[in-house]
Amino acid sequence: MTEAKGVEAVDRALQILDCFTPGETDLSLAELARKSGFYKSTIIRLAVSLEKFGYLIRGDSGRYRLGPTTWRLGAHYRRCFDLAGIMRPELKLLSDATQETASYYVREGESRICLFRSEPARSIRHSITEGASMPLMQGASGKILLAYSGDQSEGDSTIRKLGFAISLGERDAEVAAIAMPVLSRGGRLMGAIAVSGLITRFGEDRHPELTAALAEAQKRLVDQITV
Amino acid sequence: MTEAKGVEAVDRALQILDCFTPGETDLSLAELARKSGFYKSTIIRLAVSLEKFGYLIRGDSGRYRLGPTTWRLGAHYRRCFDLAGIMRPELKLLSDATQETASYYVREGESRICLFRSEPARSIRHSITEGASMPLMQGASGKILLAYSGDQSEGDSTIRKLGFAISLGERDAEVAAIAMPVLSRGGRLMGAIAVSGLITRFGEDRHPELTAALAEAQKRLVDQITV
DNA sequence: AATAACGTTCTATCAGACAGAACGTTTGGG
DNA sequence: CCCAAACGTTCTGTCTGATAGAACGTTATT
Repeated sequence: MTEAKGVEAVDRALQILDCFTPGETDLSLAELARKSGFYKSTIIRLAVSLEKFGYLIRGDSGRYRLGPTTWRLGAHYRRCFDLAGIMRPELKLLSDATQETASYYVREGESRICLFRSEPARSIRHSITEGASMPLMQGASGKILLAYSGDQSEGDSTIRKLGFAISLGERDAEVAAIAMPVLSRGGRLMGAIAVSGLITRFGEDRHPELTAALAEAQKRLVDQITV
Repeated sequence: MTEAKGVEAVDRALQILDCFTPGETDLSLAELARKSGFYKSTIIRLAVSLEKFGYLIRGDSGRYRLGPTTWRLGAHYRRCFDLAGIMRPELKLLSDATQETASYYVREGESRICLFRSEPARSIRHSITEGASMPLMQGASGKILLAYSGDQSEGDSTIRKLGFAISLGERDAEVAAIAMPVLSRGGRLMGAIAVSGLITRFGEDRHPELTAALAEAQKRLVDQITV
């Protein structure tokens, strides 16, 4: 089976970016031509696109250097890694502490996506698939994502006041959940953490314990997430 | 005058990367199609190129996320900025201390490029253009770049032993220079710093003062450069 | 002053990119 | 369990765009 073909012009453009090896702050057109093997006229056209999107900057002297978009994308990439590296251990702790499933959601339009989850060792537990998409309108984390997303409805102000949301059998009759928001230092909503499990284990008598564990995890996350 | 045209396919590819906004760790093909407005078949081909060069990674679930090359380029970009932010003040200090021109060079094949320089206030001074390319074989900084680049020649071991190099009227009959290497913490050559000026001001009696000032700048640079 | 190297502009040719259809697979709802 | 919707994959005709490379103007070097 032949390997799927990319787009030659894109290959070329990215090869131009690859010419910037460690130790080189900037490169002239001629240097790029030597390193990449492309014609100068080809490079100039490709460079127009790369400049337009901020991947390259052309100085007064005509020399090219990497532009700020490379930093922005790199920071974004790193942030995704950091989130996983931070979130997974925290969800593990939360799951261990409560003996329930701990999970993290982000809003995607009118859905919520489970990015990470840690399930407890016990046999009867709420199984969730990472990457799974669920309705925003159902579930405790959905309520949190709605309440803190800027949508202004009366019910949401109650949730903001409480600082957490509860759902009992909304999406699945046997599942209950409690969720809290994860905010960046600037107060912007990043996602929601939740504990969930068999509804019979989520009686009111157990709420304080669960909300306390969530609050602790929430606090630790805020401390670790640098945005 | 019409604006220079880039390459449409490259524009598209970079627009796909732009779809990864803060808060989104990964995106499905359909999500990319919605966000970018491109057809899925178009995206798939463009994504093959982006994956090939490490700008995107496609997970088992088919979702795309930013790849490690974004980090590598971003780190490279940042490093260039850091270097300017660190180097310029240091060259200024060095120039003020010695009342001579202070400059920083990197090796580019068989040339050396002056990346940064600071000229003293005095009227008679060695003028250098940032970005200027000069022969590697001439000048004190050229000797340093050769000696520390891994080229193994006998003369170079003398320079390594001394830790500095001197040139008297090699490239310009009226100009003398003294240079030292700038090494990363790992010992890798990053470039050379030099002071240069009118040859009559570079008598042997003045060498200790100049080499001391260079050594101080070198030391401060090592402290600040984190590689 | 002459030459070399660089950056810029132009364009004929043809190969490649795209739009969009068709299809198979997966997911979600009744 | 079945059906519909959404997703991802593959294919291809058309036409447009990208490239190679020449030509030219500018700058730098000798």
